[in-house]
Amino acid sequence: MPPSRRDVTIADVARRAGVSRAQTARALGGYGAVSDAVHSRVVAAAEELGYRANGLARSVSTGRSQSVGVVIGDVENPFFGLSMRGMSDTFREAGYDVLLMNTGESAQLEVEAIRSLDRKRVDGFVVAPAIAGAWPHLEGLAAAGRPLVLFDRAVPGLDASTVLVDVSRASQQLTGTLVAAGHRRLGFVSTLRAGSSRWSPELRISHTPVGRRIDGMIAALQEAGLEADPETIRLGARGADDVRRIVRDLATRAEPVTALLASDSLIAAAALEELRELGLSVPGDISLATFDDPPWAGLVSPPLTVVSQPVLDAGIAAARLLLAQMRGEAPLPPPHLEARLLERGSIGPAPSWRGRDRAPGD
Amino acid sequence: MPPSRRDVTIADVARRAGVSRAQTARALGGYGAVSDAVHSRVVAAAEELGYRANGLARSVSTGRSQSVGVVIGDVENPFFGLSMRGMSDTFREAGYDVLLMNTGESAQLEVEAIRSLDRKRVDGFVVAPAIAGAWPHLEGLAAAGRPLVLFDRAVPGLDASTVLVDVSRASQQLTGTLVAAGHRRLGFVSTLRAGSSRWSPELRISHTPVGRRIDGMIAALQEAGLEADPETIRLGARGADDVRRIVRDLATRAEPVTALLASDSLIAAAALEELRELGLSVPGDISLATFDDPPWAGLVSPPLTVVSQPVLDAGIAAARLLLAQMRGEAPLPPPHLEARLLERGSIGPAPSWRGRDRAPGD
DNA sequence: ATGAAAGCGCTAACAT
DNA sequence: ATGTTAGCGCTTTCAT
Repeated sequence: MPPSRRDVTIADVARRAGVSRAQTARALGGYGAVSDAVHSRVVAAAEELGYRANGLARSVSTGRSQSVGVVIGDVENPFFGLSMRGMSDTFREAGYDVLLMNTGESAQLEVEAIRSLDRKRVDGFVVAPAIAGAWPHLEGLAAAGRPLVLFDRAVPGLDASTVLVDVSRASQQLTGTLVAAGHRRLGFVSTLRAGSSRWSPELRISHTPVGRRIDGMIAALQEAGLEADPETIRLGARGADDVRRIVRDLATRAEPVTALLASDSLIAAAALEELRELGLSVPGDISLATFDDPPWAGLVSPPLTVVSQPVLDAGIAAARLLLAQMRGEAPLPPPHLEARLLERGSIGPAPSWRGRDRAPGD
Repeated sequence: MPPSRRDVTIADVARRAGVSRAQTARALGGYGAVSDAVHSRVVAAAEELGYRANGLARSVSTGRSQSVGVVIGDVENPFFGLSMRGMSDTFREAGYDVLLMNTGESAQLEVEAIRSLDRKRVDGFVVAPAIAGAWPHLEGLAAAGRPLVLFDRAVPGLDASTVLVDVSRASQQLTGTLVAAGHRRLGFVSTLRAGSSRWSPELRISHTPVGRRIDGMIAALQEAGLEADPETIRLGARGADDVRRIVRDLATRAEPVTALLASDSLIAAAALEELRELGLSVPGDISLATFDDPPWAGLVSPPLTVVSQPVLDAGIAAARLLLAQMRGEAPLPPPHLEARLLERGSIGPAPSWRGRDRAPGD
């Protein structure tokens, strides 16, 4: 089968059309100047031969791959799913394809993913860094001048445009509401990997949304003259079962938390499930709120109070920022995306009768 | 800035290491035979120069891109989100990156996506065809001998391995349960595009899971001596608002349906929301069930009866089938993935007092 | 084990 | 407008 194995190349088309390879490339590639006559001859020849352009070869020549790399922690998470849609659609409209790298929030996989993308000469990167602490791989990208947009998580000291949803106000409202309702022991559950399963100030994660949420929580407590217990602020949960284990601990320890904040909707679902299994009523025995507002949040009982984020817009914004960079345009100003608190029914007054069996310290 | 703009190439490394380009390529690429001495000299030189391999150039040479294309309808849908994770992880472990194409269930975008992937010389395709009816683009791929796995939706007459979850038994159980509970008018809502918003046998979609679910429903009705009303079997819903509109129509028409089947979890969420807004109680006024079992299905009230599918496994299986094809191995047997019915609380007896204002025809 | 040289399929610079 | 000739950065014979 002679005409089967090898690809039909521009040279083949050129021969058939009776013009030079260069002219054929111009006709097919839609660049340069080419007469109508030649154009149609070439197109016809290409058609007859079943020519398929080789984008890789083109990229080697031009130095542009028309692909971007998107590195995220978990496609399964609705937060990333929805933002991926925003990015993917925006990039496609601009003529770029998306190489999706799912790291499972693993630092090592993230490093490898970026290396692989760089080898494939993607024209730009969108990265939601999994790790909080050290980012030589990202600094390397920036230093090499590669277009880079940070998504959902900032990297301090790195000069890269970043798309962040501003949750400070909503977050503060949320904790304010909780404190006003009498809650004194708040729990927080997140998947963020920061080297420890318990929060502490030394982790220096204030630049991440998760960190900010925690800071907001602590601040609200302090305003009320209260102190946060790091033991109840949990990081690095892996998967639903781990979340449930953590929730169980927080809700049944000697001094159980009276309110629980889930850092994303997957966590909230697992938490709700575990609380049910423990026989705890929400918000009677324990209050629950979550960041992110999936379609089902209002449908569970009780309907979940959430901090709703413009996730789709965030994805679109990230793509736009990167496109501007890749085009060498002036860096777009980071969008202002603000989260808002949606009070539904999962927050109630703190149960005063629980964990009151010891003398208050102050 | 002389050393800045142009990439460091193998030639540069070769010069520095004092060996030929060929040998350098071998040392760096890990193929061929190369002495330890040369190897370390080359690696050192590469390190010093900050050499980054150019995967595109390599691909042009080898004819393999180490990338696969995945074409799906909607990343936002948890079904695809979870299966994407399975695919993505499996491909990564095998050394392949994933180009993700989100078509928004548009036929045209699907065709373009596949063309774009083919230009980029992906080594294989996983496609969840958006359209039901004609597949020249897929037949073209198969005819050209390109590795192809169909995901979640089959294409009749196409010789390509296909990953399908077998829902027949669960589906039959489901409709059996409904009929036994006295339901006579069943509604079905799906996003499948088949050229019409109402189902009819001429659509010939029995090869798709959606089609099979519908067929199962009709069969169960027939067994009970009943006939399905095509007016209540809706296809091509676009987005939550459209779903709600359809649900409203089905639930409030002259002869309202007494049970509703949602073809995925996103549809179920929108339906539940609409039913609530209509003031209809589930399952008191209307029963509801859905395909797919997202983490929240058991948490809404009432807990949703679902047909649960092994989605992650389906993704993994698709990747494995494609890997085997790409390696030129014997085609793997398609996996047997079976859905199961999880009865929770959203199905109840048909309300006998509604829509009974006319004389029964038989 | 190593090197010279040809080749992958395309674009780009320079002619004419 | 068209053709010629060099590239792009890598792999792959084929010698030695």
